[in-house]
Amino acid sequence: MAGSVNKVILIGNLGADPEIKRTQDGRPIANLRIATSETWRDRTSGERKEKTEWHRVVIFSEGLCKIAEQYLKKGSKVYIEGQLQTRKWTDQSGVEKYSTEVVLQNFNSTLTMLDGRNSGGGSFGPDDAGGGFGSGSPSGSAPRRAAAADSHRGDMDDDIPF
Amino acid sequence: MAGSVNKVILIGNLGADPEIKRTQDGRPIANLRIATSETWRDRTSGERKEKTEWHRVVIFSEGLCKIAEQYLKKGSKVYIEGQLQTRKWTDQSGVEKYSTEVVLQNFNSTLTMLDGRNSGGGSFGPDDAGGGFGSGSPSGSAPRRAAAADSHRGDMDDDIPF
Amino acid sequence: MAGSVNKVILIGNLGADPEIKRTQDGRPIANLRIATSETWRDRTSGERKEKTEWHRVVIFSEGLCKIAEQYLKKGSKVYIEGQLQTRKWTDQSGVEKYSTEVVLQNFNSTLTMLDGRNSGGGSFGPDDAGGGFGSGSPSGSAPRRAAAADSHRGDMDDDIPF
Amino acid sequence: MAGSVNKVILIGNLGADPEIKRTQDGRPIANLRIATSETWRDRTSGERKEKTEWHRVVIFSEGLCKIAEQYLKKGSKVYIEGQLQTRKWTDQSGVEKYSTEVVLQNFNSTLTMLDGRNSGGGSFGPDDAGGGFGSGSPSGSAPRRAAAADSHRGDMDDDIPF
DNA sequence: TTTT
DNA sequence: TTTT
Repeated sequence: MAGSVNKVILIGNLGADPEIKRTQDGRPIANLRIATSETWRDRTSGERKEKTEWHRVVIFSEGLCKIAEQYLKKGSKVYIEGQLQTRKWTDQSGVEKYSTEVVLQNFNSTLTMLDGRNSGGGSFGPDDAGGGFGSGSPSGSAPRRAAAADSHRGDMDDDIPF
Repeated sequence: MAGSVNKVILIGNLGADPEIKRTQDGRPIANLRIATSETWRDRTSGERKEKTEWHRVVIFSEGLCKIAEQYLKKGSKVYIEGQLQTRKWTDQSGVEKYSTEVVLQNFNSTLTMLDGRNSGGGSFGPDDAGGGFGSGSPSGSAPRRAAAADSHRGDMDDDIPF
Repeated sequence: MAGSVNKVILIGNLGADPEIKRTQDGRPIANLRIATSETWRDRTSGERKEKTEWHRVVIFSEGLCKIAEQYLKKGSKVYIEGQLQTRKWTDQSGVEKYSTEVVLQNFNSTLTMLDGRNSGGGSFGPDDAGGGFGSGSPSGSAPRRAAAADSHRGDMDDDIPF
Repeated sequence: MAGSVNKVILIGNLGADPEIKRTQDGRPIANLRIATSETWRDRTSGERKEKTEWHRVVIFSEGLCKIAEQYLKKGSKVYIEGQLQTRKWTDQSGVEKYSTEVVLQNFNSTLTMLDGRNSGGGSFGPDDAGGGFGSGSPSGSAPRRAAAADSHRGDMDDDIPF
């Protein structure tokens, strides 16, 4: 549709190390599990409450996959900007299932590390290569960004088993 | 968790009129189906492509429910700001299902009409009453906003059948 | 600094037609004036109040400049996503002035028309060419997006007179 | 204007301790200086470049002021969500000046600490009181949020000297 | 399964 | 199921 926006912004921690897979033609896909949570004090009991929400984040950008692989691990705090996408799949017993994921793929996706632990964090767009912070190309670098720009974009509907 | 953010921003059109339900104790819940879509031209074929994504939006705020009921209908264009939430439920055959929804409930939720059709659009926070644009209290109105501030907040985990 | 985010999201109307200028080496720059406003009812007087805020939006992306030139005009409603930037300049009398602008330049910038008036709106990233909606390349189009990717990025600090 | 959005999202570090002032009638106002920066590698020279942007953040919410006062200091990393506002003022020599600030005031404002240093960070809406994390009321707490909800909203245009 |  |  013309004139629409689909944006998700999360700041949370990884519940596990990133899981990197490859499609048959070699493109990487990174899967992250990110927790966000809210805490509040119950009105009546006065108890401290907490509710954690788990998010499935899928990275289709080759550059961001490299960065996820190299710098993120269980516990890492990240800022991510992506879009909502729901996939339909059929499980072993033939039951139709839906999975809603936060996808980092297009030019408006961002992955930013908020930890000081791994060389201090950095901010990346979808096509940044992850050759270390020395040669890597954080957010704003034109040439690297332009390099391959979501070259998998046309495969968005591929039936990728993950 | 401390220091986390869970935010969804959508601009899209309603695929159907809002569906308003009530909990047993009378609190309203509005369900919206919102479509966002992207269009692009295929690299190789040159064809124009379009992909539409459907989002389930659930409004727990009484004020925003009223506004949805009064002003939104099939085709309405809206800006919404809410948060991601995944519910688990069991269908008739006993199969566990998950549904990920964009929830408008807390103080950071917003619903803004982008259509000129219904009195020109307006922007609302979660506790705005919907007594028409004349008496309604668009975004920024302190007193109305403070009135009932998500009084259902503590019921967030209720098992609401919708 | 590593790990930072600088993002502005506006939905508003143009107060005037876009003003397009060119740098000496021919790169286009579009300037937009966008109004956002809030309305509320005064707590005590019950009066309806409105406050309008005017924003200076500057587009350095060649593709988005074309789109602004072709499709936007006074009154157009737009969604824009850019970043805050403050420029220092000296006026004729030698007084130092500062101007804070919302800049659309890098890969995370977006311009989306929310009007039905001009062929119905569309969503664009920074490198979309504006050859009409037929040949234009809305948000998500990989090849066009990759084309020139902010080729002016290195000139960010140029002393552009506008 | 109906149907508008004015939102700024920043993640950055404080360049100095928060500066807390009070209006004549005792309301607190906190001023923060927040730096965001981008780094990139120059296309031609291959040099590593960095550009830092400084933002003026003004907090009108009493609860968020307390939190800023108690938990933020020079170097703190924060996530903030507010809105753009430009003030006009006249300096000592009678010259008209403009200052654009990110204002945290209304129900859609958020302040989240992203440091582990000060008791681990937390997320707050505009009306959270800052009586320590034990009694404080992080994002989502209905009763505290409802307490005074931007009771200074009507004074938005006060001529506050800061 | 994270984090505080 | 929307919208263009």
